[in-house]
Amino acid sequence: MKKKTTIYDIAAKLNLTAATVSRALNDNKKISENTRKLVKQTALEMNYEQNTLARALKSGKSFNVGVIVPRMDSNFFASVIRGIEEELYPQGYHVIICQTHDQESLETGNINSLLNAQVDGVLMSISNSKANGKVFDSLFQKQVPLIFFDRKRDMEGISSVTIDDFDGAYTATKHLIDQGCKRIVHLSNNRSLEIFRDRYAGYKQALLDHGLEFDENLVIESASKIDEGRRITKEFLEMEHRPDGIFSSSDFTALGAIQEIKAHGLKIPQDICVVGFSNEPFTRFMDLSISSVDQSPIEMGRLTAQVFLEEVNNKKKLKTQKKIVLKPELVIRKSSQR
Amino acid sequence: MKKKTTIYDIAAKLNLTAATVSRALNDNKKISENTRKLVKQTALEMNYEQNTLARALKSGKSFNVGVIVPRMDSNFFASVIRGIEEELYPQGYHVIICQTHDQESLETGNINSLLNAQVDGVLMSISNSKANGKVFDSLFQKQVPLIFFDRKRDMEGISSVTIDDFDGAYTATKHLIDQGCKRIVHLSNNRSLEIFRDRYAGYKQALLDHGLEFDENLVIESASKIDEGRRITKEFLEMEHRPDGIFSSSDFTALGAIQEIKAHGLKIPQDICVVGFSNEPFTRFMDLSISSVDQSPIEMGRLTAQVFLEEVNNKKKLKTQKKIVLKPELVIRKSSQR
DNA sequence: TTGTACGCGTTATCAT
DNA sequence: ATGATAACGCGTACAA
Repeated sequence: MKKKTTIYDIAAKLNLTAATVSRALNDNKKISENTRKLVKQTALEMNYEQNTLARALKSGKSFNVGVIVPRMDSNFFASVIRGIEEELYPQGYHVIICQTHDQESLETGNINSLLNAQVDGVLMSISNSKANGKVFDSLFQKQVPLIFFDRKRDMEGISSVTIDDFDGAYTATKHLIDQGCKRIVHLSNNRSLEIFRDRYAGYKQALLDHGLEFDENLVIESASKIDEGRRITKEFLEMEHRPDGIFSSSDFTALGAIQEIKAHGLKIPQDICVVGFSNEPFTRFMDLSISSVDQSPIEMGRLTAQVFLEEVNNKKKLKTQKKIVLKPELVIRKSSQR
Repeated sequence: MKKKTTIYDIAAKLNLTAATVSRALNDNKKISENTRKLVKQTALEMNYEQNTLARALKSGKSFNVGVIVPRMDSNFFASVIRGIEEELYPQGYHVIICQTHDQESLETGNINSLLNAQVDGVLMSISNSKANGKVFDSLFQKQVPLIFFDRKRDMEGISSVTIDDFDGAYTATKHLIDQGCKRIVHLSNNRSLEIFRDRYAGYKQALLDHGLEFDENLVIESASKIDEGRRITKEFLEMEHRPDGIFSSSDFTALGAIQEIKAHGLKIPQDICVVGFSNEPFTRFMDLSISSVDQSPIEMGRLTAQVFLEEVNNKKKLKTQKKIVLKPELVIRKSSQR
């Protein structure tokens, strides 16, 4: 049982030709019912398994797709990937996961790497839109479908699956206003990314729509890290007019903010209300559970995969660019419920 | 720029033969320095890129390795994978990640899937050792290197990278004893897995070595989930002699235990000390930070990858089975420091 | 040092 | 309905 059995082996055994066997196995119409059954039967007996590599070489399809995320040890991305897998595995695809760790060089490197592995498509969440578009050109030229999820860049002809970040931010901010907050800080993030620009815009609009003053000084940008949340919060807690609400575009900075607020001896939600973004699991199981905006990541993954499948199966037709936008859901917990 | 350029194209352009081009590109010794440079130069100009699939078909190597984990949205596994990637990417390998979600059927399915994708090796952390070994047989027959990390099964000739779970458990339990705990509960997990058997054994030995009674009733087995931790803890909090220490083989059950203890109005660490296992990030950033045993996951990943590389490069020689055991480190935090 | 010729396992295009 | 043959792109033993 050392060598794998090929279609030649089974052809020899049946006094047939490899071509016939191939056809029978692939349910070609022009093959007799008899031989089809016979072939499939003996294929089973001989433990035949299709050589993916050979098929790939012949067809130009590798049945691998690349997924690029900033990192995968966040529940959000891990869940998106899970959704993608659920949709793709049954179709015989495999998923190659790459992480960029928010480094532009890795982003470029990963795409080239995947291209080199001859993936049939790339599903990605970009880390940085300042990156020049050259990398995407190579995907374009090779006709490799590219689909963005969550963190996209607006590109002609490229599909994407995102959530309505504006709406999520607007709802969260309005919720804070409803709780009586008058001076609401926004912990933002790299606004070269659409999602953070949109959350910023939603926050701003909610303030304006409800007669609150918008103050640029109450918006602070940082990385999505606990420590950053602490550092920033420390600053504005020492302001003259102390804020009484925080809308953070990240659960991690929200957590940092909460820690710092407590360290200052202030009460949540009595003194300050806090809402985060992403609905990471820990927001639920903290003693002081954290309100957050859920992004239905599994659904997002599934949809992304579906869009990919459509594109890859329609290659002949015109590329139908699709922009799917999901509706986020605010989950209200202790950190903002007075 | 539609078709990819092949070695034939560049051979034609230079009035050479594809074979020569192939050799030049692969730095074959028996090629003149001139043509080597010339070939490489024009290859660059013509945007040549090697067809991985063809090379794979010819050489039998796909330069893909499969990594199978129970789940990847735990920091531990995500970090191990990161370590693996750091080691493997520079060598031109890609990583295909599969999750079993602790389901045996998925474990089998994933292996077959990976085999079908013709991976050059499988690095895995098993979810369940009751599974029959048939799946592994197919790996064996196909000479595909298999390496276990963290959750292994003892198999002849198979290498593994693990931590010394006995030691970790022993140290953690001794720490609890040092804090004055007299009646220590062990929240265990599926003991068909070595790691949980070893942690159990380490706990037991620590008790015996320090003159404490070992009571089987204080050991409870459950899944690594917060809710399970709560449920179990509720039970023993109502015991006659209430325990005053908990050593949990999972950070998640430890967290559940802590929640339940607080719900009962008891104080940590005054009334009960708690130590978890894995050093998940949340153990550090909880208000009541949780003591835990660190498993240096990135290091574990790197070592696993290294062992794989050794095996795959030594195929001719005898398989040198390697069992690497890392030393865990107890991180003491508020939940157990009196 | 370079060319020739073949095989890797499939599938597609001719025939028959 | 089935067979013969070529082709996918690369690497390599053998020849020259």
